[in-house]
Order: sequence, then structure tokens, then C-alpha cells
Amino acid sequence: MNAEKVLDVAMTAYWQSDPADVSVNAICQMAGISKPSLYREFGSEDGLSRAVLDRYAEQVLSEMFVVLHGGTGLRETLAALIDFASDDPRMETGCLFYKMRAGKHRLGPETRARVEEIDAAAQAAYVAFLQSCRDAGDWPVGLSVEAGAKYLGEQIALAITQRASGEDKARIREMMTLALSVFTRP
Amino acid sequence: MNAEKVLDVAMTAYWQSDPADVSVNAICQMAGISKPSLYREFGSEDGLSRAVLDRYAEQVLSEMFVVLHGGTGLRETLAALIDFASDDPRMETGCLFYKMRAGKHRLGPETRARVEEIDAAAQAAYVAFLQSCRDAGDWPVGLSVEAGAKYLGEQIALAITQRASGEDKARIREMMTLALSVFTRP
DNA sequence: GTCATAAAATACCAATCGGTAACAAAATGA
DNA sequence: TCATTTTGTTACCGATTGGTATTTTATGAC
Repeated sequence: MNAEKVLDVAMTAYWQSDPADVSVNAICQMAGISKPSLYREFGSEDGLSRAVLDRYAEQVLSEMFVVLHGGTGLRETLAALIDFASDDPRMETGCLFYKMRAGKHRLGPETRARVEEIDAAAQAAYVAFLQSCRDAGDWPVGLSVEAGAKYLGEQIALAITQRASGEDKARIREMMTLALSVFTRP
Repeated sequence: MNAEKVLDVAMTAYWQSDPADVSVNAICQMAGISKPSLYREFGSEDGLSRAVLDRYAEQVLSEMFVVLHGGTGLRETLAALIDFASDDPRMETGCLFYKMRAGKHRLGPETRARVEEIDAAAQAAYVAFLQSCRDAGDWPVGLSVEAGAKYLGEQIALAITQRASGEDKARIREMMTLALSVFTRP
């Protein structure tokens, strides 16, 4: 009867299409459970989507953060981010977090708060990464670390969102490489 | 009864929030007309949103294309695009076309087809602009005109979408300037 | 066996969605 | 003046939404 199975089903469905396009009824049907069972476990649709987002964060997003803390140089890390965003098969249908963030106003309060939390954490991770690069002597550009971090995050989000809309992978890589070249230009 | 007033009301509502979040009922209420009147005029929700998009294209998007055909140099045109995307008060709540494009799968067939048409026209305009710059000797970078056009279009879309989410205008300008600097780098 | 308890499913709720049938009022043409 | 067509409204349709009250089913304890 397994709450984890329900979370997996819901995560897959939310991820593959869009949280706003998947109803509670549909999730119950796909998971083979009844609606009251789901509501007893998660309380509300907001509770379910929040639990799904938590699961997604620890199962998927965490690996993205690992890339940032790899300790390798600026160019290598950027290359790894480009690989991840434009080639990783897990991002073939986009990123659930970015889909939720794009439709933030349609989420319940709990889920929305969690989205903002994760967004802030990601921003902080980008800042830390760029700051370490600046400390190491890489990237001496006259741009604030915060602005660079925001830029980096938005370019990643853009690339992965384009994956979701079926854009050609090589094209995405080309554009993302171009966008991130501002970090490695003299 | 005035179909234009209805279109104005619908356009404003779609534009300010999101086409997917504004129901036909709400539009009728705001326009002060009954639902059958609206359906007699536009046939369906798809017909209405398509008419709204047409109106938006000729009233708003056309001015954006004018910037591209200004005939001025590369740097001046890019600066004008940055001004438009990050400062123009009409883009304060984002761009209706980009909102429709982002939620393409939620649109009816007519509206969706029109979105794709406009998207292709925009891409063609970007291509023509960059091609003319390349012909004029500006921008000798080793990047295909098509890829550059796609990149330019996506960066504009990103900037305006960020306007819609309440991002700080100066920040948006900073990031967009950074993104488009790849066109003016030696 | 019986009986209490916890879990699950059926069947329902009000609200809203896009869309229409039926009908009243007003304009129009002969 | 009368018939017709157009314009608009009220009131409804079936489907779907998130969410529950109620009833059935399974599980132990005795």
C-alpha cells in the first residue's frame, strides 16, 4: 500500500508532463489506490506535491549540486554543467523543479514555499561556486558574484526547459556553450 | 456589443496573468457580456484566444520587429532590444506571446498554430537581422547565423519572462547585456 | 467462533470548466 | 404592419476539479 510507490508514480507523472496538468484523480488511478487513501497519507494536493518535490530534491537535484562542489576548475565545472543540462537522459523531459518554479502561482502554499527554498539554495550554491573560482584566480571579470550566479542559474534553467520542449540537444549545447562563454572570455 | 472591447478585455486579462488562468466565464464577466454572445462572435475559446493573439501581434509584437529592421548597426540594435526587454513598461507583466508559447500544449489548435507561425516569423527576422550584420562586416564570429538567431530569440524571451516574474529590472538588464555581449566580443 | 478496530473503497459533494438549447427583445425589410 | 432575422439573456448540459461522508473489507484480540 506503499506511500513510496505513490510518490514515484506522482513524481514521474508530474515530471514527464507538468504538475498543473496532472490531477489527483489521475495519480490515484495510475497508482492503483483510492482517493481517500491518498488524502489520508498526504492531506491535500499541496501536501502530495510538496512530498514529491522533497523526493525529487534528494533524488535528482542533489546530484546537480554535487557537480558544483566537485572542486575542479571553472572550465571543467562549466563543461560538466553543460553536459548535464544538454545531454543527461534524466533531463530529457525537463526538470520537475523548473516546471514547478515556472508555474509557481498554481502551486499550493507548502509546495511554493519549498520551491522558493530550493531556489535560494541553488542560488547560494552558484554563488559559492563562483566565489571559489574568483578566489582561485579564475574568472577575473568585472561582474558581481551574485549577478554571475543568477545568470548561470537562469541559463541552466533555460537549457533544461528547452530540453522539455523537444529542442535539439546539439542546439541546446551550442547555445548554452555560447551563453557560458562569458565566464571564460579574457 | 463591440467585439473590439471584448478583445481588449481578454487581451489585458490573458496578458496580465496567463491565458491558462483566465476562463471564458471570467472574460464574459469582465467584458459585461453573456457567454452565448461571446461564442457567437468567436466560435470557441480557441477562436477567442486566436483573435486575441492576432490583435496582440499587430499591436505589440509588430513594434518589436520594427526595432530589428531599424537599419542601425549591430550594437545599437542590440542595445535597443535590451532596452525594450528590460525597461519597456508594456513588458512589465511579461509578453503574452511568450506566455502562450510557454504553455503551448494547453492552447487550442488554431491558437497553437498561430503561435508557431509567429515563432517562425520571429526566428526569420532574427536571422535576417544577423545576416545583414554579417554582410555589413560586423560580427565575424564563427557561429552560424541560425544558431545566433535562436540564441538571440531565447535570450529575449528569457529576459521578458523574468519581467513577468517580478525580477528587478536592473538585474535583467545586467544579465541580458552579459548574454548578448557574445555578439560584440572580438 | 464473536467483536472491536483500523484500513480501504464506493459514492458522493459543491464548484468550476467549456459549451448550448430555449427563449425574450429589438432591429430590419417587405 | 407583420414576418424575419439578428442580438442578448437565462438557464441549463456533461465533464472534471479537489476534497469527504459513509460504508465495506480486512485484521487482530479474545
